[in-house]
Amino acid sequence: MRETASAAAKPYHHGDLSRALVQAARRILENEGPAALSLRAVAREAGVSPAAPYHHFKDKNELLEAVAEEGWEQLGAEVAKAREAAPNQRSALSGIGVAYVTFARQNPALYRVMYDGMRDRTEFPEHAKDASSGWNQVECAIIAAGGDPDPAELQLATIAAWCAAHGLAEMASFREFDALKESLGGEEGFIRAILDHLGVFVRPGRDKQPAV
Amino acid sequence: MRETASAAAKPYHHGDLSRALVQAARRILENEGPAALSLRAVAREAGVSPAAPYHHFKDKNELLEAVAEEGWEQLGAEVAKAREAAPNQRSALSGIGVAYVTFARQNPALYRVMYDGMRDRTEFPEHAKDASSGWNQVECAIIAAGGDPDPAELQLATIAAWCAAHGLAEMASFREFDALKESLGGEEGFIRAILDHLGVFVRPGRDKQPAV
DNA sequence: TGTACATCAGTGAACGCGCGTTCACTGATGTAC
DNA sequence: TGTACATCAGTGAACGCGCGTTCACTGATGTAC
Repeated sequence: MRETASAAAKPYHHGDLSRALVQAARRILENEGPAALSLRAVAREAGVSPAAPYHHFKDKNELLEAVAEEGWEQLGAEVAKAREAAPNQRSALSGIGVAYVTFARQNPALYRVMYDGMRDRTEFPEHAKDASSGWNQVECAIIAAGGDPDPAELQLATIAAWCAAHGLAEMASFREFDALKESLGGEEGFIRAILDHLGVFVRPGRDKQPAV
Repeated sequence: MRETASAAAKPYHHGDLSRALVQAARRILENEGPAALSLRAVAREAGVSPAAPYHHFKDKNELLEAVAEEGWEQLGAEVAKAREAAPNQRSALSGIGVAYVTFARQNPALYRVMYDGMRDRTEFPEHAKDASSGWNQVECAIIAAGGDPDPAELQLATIAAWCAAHGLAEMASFREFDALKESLGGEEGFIRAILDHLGVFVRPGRDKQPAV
């Protein structure tokens, strides 16, 4: 029951409390879920008094936003990794979709905080405009896949892809689908099959044929 | 500042408090949003003491479930209406999709309560198994559209359709899409375009062609 | 038809709780001279 | 190199709040005889 060495050596000033708070928040999310994520709990988890966070964040909401933003950054990084790993530009979109849904499935509580932040807004969050954002990368991948869409088509295709991935991220957890997953070669096969079915990822250019 | 006639005539026993509480909850959701939905607030809104709900619901969660269930029933009814209004079975799926997303867009706080209830579960809720449930109706519509899918294909197509609709329901609120909506003939045109792009609703049988 | 009594569906006061936030404070750090 | 002092980043106690839930109660209702 002794203190750990690091706790014993704990200095009065933390040094990087801002970052530590975000990490503490993520630990709570992972271990106890979104309902347990109070400012006080985060301070407790970080080993600091309940007032300390106020030197780094205006209020609870600002801390939550920082947590969400880190989540979006990480998602963007996962998407980038998937893009780079894709054997060709046509399959890049498919890989992005799988990476997106996999991230959401592996960090369900964090994903919920990320999306709760969006549900309260009518404006797209700032980070979505970064070049490294998931949103931007989907747009780039659609362009690279060669559909040569005009701006409206591009936006529509991006929204559609995003809807498919987000919808699946929130639907993939049900046990009723276990047998189907099994038959499709596991979680990833399942994700891929649904996204393929929804078409956006594998056939980005299909709307370019003249209608009728 | 007098009491209304109905309040003056208010009897000691309510008569149908169970239903009244659910309606009160929905009023709160509509006017103040999901964050304001406490048991006490519901009792207050229904004009009853904070202890009264406990004669009808085991705890807060049971009341919330009742609210969500009413939402799912109403969604099922909207979907049924859309199915009946469809000129033919091929377009029925398209109509269902629009009805689903429109319902979610018109009852955003209720939709959130409905889905929050699902996010906490790994089993599909009971009501989804009812014949009148939205889920079941999507399955029926896919079958009726003539794809003649085997059970696995049917489940996959239903999940895909559901993901598309749910994803869009949560994405359609951003102002950044206003210009695109305008160009597509308003909210409904936008919904239809995204769902069309995702393919499930307009071309349910497309996977039946032999591959390669 | 009347009456005794069980049951049902309310009341309102109280419980403890954890929360977000504020406050006066203090220890540590950095900088000007 | 030392020293005075401003600033930064913590502490811990306290604030009021609304919450979910429980409790002993009481008024209204329904039923057996």
